[in-house]
Amino acid sequence: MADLVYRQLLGSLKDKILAGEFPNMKLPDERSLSEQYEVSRSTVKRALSILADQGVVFKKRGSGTFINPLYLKNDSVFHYNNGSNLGITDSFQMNGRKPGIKLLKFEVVRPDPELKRDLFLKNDDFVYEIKRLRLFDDEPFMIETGYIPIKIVPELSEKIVSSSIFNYLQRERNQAVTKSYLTISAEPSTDEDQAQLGLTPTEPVGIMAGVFFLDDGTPFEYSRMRLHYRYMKYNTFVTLDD
Amino acid sequence: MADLVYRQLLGSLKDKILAGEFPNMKLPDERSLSEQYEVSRSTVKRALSILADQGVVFKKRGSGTFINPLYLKNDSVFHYNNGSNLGITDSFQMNGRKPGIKLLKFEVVRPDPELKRDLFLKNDDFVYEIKRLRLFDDEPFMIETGYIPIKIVPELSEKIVSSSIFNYLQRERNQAVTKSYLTISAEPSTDEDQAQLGLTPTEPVGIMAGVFFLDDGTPFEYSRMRLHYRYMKYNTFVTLDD
DNA sequence: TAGTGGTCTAGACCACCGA
DNA sequence: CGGTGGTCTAGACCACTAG
Repeated sequence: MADLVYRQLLGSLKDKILAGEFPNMKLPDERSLSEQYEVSRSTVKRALSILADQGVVFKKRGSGTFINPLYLKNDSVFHYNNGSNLGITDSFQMNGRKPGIKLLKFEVVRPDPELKRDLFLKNDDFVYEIKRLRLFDDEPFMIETGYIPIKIVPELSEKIVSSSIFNYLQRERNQAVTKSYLTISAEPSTDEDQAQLGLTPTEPVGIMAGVFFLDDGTPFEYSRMRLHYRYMKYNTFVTLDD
Repeated sequence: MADLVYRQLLGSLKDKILAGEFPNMKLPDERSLSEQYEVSRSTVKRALSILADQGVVFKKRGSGTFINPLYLKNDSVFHYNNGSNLGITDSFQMNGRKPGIKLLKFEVVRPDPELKRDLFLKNDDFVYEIKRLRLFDDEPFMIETGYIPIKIVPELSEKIVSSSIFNYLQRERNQAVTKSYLTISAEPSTDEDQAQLGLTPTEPVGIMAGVFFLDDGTPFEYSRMRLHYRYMKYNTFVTLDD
């Protein structure tokens, strides 16, 4: 995975940037990098484009490629680890707190039409419905309801489901969950939210809902997360042209 | 801008997807598209990659390229127009509603240390503080407080500020705002939120705060937006590997 | 004008999927 | 096995920036 040429270059450049090896905030030009690393310019462009998408650098035609000074400050609660991304909880900043899971529900159900479409299911496919309360140091912060096609992981058990499913997949099947399409919103808290997450009636929940995909593109899980509002902080770098 | 080959292809494919011209949720393979559109496969890959980055499609090696069903039911309020992105309001879905602005405050103030850092200001730089209520068809949906260095647009006036600043920049100076770092969160509504946005005490606001950059990378504005919670729906497609 | 990033082509080879 | 997307190369030409 990481032996791909553009990945190596990506990593090398990121390391050098973080190590402060470009004190003038400017990277070498693409043709020089192509020579230095002995790769084609296209591959250099690929690596640089990814860095630009990540907001690490920005490119100015006719001038060069520059480091984005703002890249350093990152206080997002929802973030991504490099490489070994295992499990949703790993996508949340933990600050040394111990993540926990309390299983609320574990059933096999028939998916409704919408879910069927979202997960590309056939007529007679069934899904697990998994409802879990997630905690940091015994403090609940999220109610998560997930739907996973049984045909993808027919061996799922209460035991597996009581810890990280993503971890399990990575460990046992060497399949990583690497993509997700999420909708972020907020709502007033329901009675259940208030009870489970320790909220007052005026305190809201943040909502993140959407589909997680396996590395190969297979839609793997539809998940609906209701977060204690103080735990929902999502950072995003956006480029506003298509 | 839009006469680039990969942009045309991108637009064409997006149109066809939205028009439902791929009822089996599968696009033609890359080599076929390359022939049909008489462009190289690399260009096809480029267009498809962008679609994949946007979460419109996902690709499965060995199988094909498939349409993301969640994209078709895209009801995001915050989204981006192709090409002519002008102004924040243009980034919100309007559905034929007329956007309006009510100016609440327009001052020149001394930035606090944090703001100074976020906008890369020097010690004696001042900023405009612009507080505006934004409406759809006379219905308020967002309280926006923005901070803009006076040195960037010393000619700012109440008149300009009462409509779209981004529009003004584009029109008068041909400078586009194309990038932003935003943090998305939620909070209980304050008394002011409730009064201005017509919320009950149990209804929250969505918060989007961060920096907007000019095309050349100059940090242009720090903005804090408090949205009526029903208007905050943010779609995001994430890849969890670096 | 020289240097930079942007676009595009043509083609090679690899890795994965499903019949 | 044939078909698919993934990676990479080599090189051409364009568009913008700066001195």
